[in-house]
Amino acid sequence: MDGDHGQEAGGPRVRADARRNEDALLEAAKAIFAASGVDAPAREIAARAGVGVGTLYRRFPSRADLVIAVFKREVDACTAEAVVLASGHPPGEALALWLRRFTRFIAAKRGLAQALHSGDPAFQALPDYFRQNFEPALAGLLDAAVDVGAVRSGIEPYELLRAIGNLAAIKGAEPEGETSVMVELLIDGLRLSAGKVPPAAG
Amino acid sequence: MDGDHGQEAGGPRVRADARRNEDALLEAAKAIFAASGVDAPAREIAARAGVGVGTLYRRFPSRADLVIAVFKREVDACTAEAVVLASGHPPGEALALWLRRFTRFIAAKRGLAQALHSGDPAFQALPDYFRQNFEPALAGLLDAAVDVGAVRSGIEPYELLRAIGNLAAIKGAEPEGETSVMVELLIDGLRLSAGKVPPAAG
DNA sequence: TTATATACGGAACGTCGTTCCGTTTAGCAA
DNA sequence: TTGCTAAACGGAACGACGTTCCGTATATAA
Repeated sequence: MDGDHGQEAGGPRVRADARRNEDALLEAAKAIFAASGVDAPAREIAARAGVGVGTLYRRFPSRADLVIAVFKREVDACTAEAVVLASGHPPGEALALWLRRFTRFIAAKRGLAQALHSGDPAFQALPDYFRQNFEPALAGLLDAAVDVGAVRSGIEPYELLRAIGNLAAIKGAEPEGETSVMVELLIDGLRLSAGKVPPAAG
Repeated sequence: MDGDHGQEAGGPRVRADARRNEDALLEAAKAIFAASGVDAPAREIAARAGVGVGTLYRRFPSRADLVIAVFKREVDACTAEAVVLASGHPPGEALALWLRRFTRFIAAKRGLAQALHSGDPAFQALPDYFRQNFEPALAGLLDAAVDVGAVRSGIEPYELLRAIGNLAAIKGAEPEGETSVMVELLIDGLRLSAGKVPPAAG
């Protein structure tokens, strides 16, 4: 998705331990950002990753670098799952499963919202990255589900993304509580099963 | 405006040096907030005020306490000036002078905007304080100017406040530059002098 | 003037971001 | 396997900062 990460082309350009550590750093940062926000101490992230702070700063010179890398990595993981789900479930089910997965993605991003709106120009590209990856991913699932008659047509992928985003981002609501109930309502509302008709036709 | 500050009623309740220091602290914080934002180091503020950090923390235990106190103090100073100007100038002139004064107030508050929108509940009362003080102050000047025919009628004080606020708060614009030019246009637009007619009638 | 509550100042402590460099090690070649 | 070298590591060290604490100074009342 990005350029090469120094693995496939030619001889080993990046040492294996370096890549392992980068991975551990991103994993640790993801967990700690979710738990304590994006301002969590650098030492804490390095410790959880099992590396020294020097390694953290060498790989991610600024806090924004790390935040952006974590964000993109999770976006990529979430969109990749759309493909997996689509190939292992009926379209309607795949769509529902992925929307729940997306809900978890949003719920884990609470700490990020503040950084996004902080005015730091380093984060300007993130909303675009968000949309350019999620919109096609959802569109694929949605189209497939519409094709087999599992959900109604006429839903704009981006509007659905925003709707769930707004539901899941409600401050103070815990991920497993009311939020997911609301999202389930939304998912149910998409369905076009026997015995259900669009509200307008009632 | 607040409760008593321990001066007028009964015997001296607060030591004179304490009040002097509080004043110096607020004055120093005002200058440093304007220059470096509301996250400026506590030591720097204390040093400029000529007191120790202990004194700063005794008087303003949290950063929000200091920010709020500075904000209210400046609001009070700006509204008080409305009265002074009204009693020393013709109504139309008093209005123009005060609007320029208000523009300077807003321009000095750039650092505050971020704190205001930080979600800290300590700042929730500030927008109300802003409006409840500025709106009557401007309304008085405006009414007087309308009465003598210096400016057109039908202007809502709060909308004018917001208009200037939006002009003066444009990021990157220096207080003495384009911003004041735009505000002057606005002030001119208010005037109802011979030879000018409202745009709609042209 | 003296007593005392009040307020002051700044050293001290812990946390954090960031840098720097001596040490370790992955990858390659012989 | 062994040695070599460049890459990468790790964590001590430094400075800035928030915050606390208490010995000292002083404003005020008697």
